[in-house]
Amino acid sequence: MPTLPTTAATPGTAAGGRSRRDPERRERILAAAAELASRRGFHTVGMADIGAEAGIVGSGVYRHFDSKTAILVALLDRVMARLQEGAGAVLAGPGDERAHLSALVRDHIRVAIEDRSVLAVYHREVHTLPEEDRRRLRRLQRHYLEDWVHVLAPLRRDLADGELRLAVHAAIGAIQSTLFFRSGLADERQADLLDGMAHACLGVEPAEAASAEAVPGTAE
Amino acid sequence: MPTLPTTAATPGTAAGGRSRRDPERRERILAAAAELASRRGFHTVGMADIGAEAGIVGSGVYRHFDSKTAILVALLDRVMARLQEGAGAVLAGPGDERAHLSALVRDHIRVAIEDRSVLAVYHREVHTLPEEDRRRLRRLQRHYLEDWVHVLAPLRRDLADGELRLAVHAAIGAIQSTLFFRSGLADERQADLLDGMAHACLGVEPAEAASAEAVPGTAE
DNA sequence: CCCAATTGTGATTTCTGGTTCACTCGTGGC
DNA sequence: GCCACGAGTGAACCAGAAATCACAATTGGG
Repeated sequence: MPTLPTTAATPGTAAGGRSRRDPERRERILAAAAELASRRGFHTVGMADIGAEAGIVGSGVYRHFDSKTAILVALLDRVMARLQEGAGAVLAGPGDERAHLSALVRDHIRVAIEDRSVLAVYHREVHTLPEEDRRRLRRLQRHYLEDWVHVLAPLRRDLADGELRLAVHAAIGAIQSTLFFRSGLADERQADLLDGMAHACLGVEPAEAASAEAVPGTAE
Repeated sequence: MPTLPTTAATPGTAAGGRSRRDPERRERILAAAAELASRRGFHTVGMADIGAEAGIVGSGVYRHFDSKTAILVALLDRVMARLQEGAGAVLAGPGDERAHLSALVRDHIRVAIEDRSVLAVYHREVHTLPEEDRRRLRRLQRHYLEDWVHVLAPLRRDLADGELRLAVHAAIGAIQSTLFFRSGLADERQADLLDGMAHACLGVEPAEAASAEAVPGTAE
């Protein structure tokens, strides 16, 4: 694999060709991998398992992905992309820092709830990736975090740089705690509570929810 | 550690025999495994790596542990034990709920900082364990959490049961966020900040630190 | 000082699981 | 309807790593 523009390592989806049989097999595989990996850990699930969950046999997965880790990479790339898209949209939108920060929190919570399993896998498996992919993802992650820090800084002039970072990590840690256990709570209630606690970590009062409009793509 | 029903699967350290050569080889192995696993993930480190880091060859590790997963289990058992010992000591001590809760927070932070790598490994690898061990550890974890909930409940009458649990998880999540990145902060400062944020998640003002006396074993 | 039990070593074995391959099946375009 | 290519299958392959084993080295005790 020469230049490798990062994500293009997928044989099947290459050209705009006629997709046949189950046209969303690829998605199924990703979903299967995410679900299984979040439950039993990525390395403990075999290609056979993933295939089975996606409705085909183990070796059939190679029609869609070059390798097992390619699946993982695709998965993690996707969540990371979703997170930073969200952040980008928030920061591009209107509002002051308070509003932006609250929107960032809301969006992260949304991802944590909607893409629960994938985010969980991300959190547990980034550091098992091969050097190159790990670096790339970590860089994106750092950028994402920087967005938070950048918005938080003017609101917490009392905190030094490292302290801001710690606060952001803690807030996200609080949010993501929900990835690792099942509260029986309704999504709405859960989101509200997490929102409150994340803000509490950041030491910032939540801005009045600019709600859906601030975060494009929430239309359901 | 008296009877030790679960962990007793260790050939070497069995009888009160004369331990030879390096008498703390076993400890070295555990430390090595914890460090390596926390950095690269448990399944990506080989017995050879662990052995090397502990000063012997890969196969030599089997003199001290029956299997690779036995190492992991020993590791995780140990952290869990340490956590619940701490909690036990706190709850047995004097003070009202506020004091107890704050002491629980403090103790967890202490473990997170002192046993950083092992706790990180716990968080990432519990669910990869074989059924039996996983169940056992999860049960202990549940008990530990129950201690927190039990103390928090009277302080947050406004929260239902599931909500209390969520809050506790979030608080611990905030604390443990420190396991996964390097803030350059001094331990003291870091601990104080985490303390504040954990309390913020719980929605409880930190009790005036009963400090070292409340948590035996802090004497350094 | 030699014995015996234990710890460490290097080579060997075993086995799991990812990957490859030759082949079949289904489908969309001509 | 035929053809070509993408998708799926099952068997075989293979690497890498965990586990085993026979042997050497170390050390405390009689």
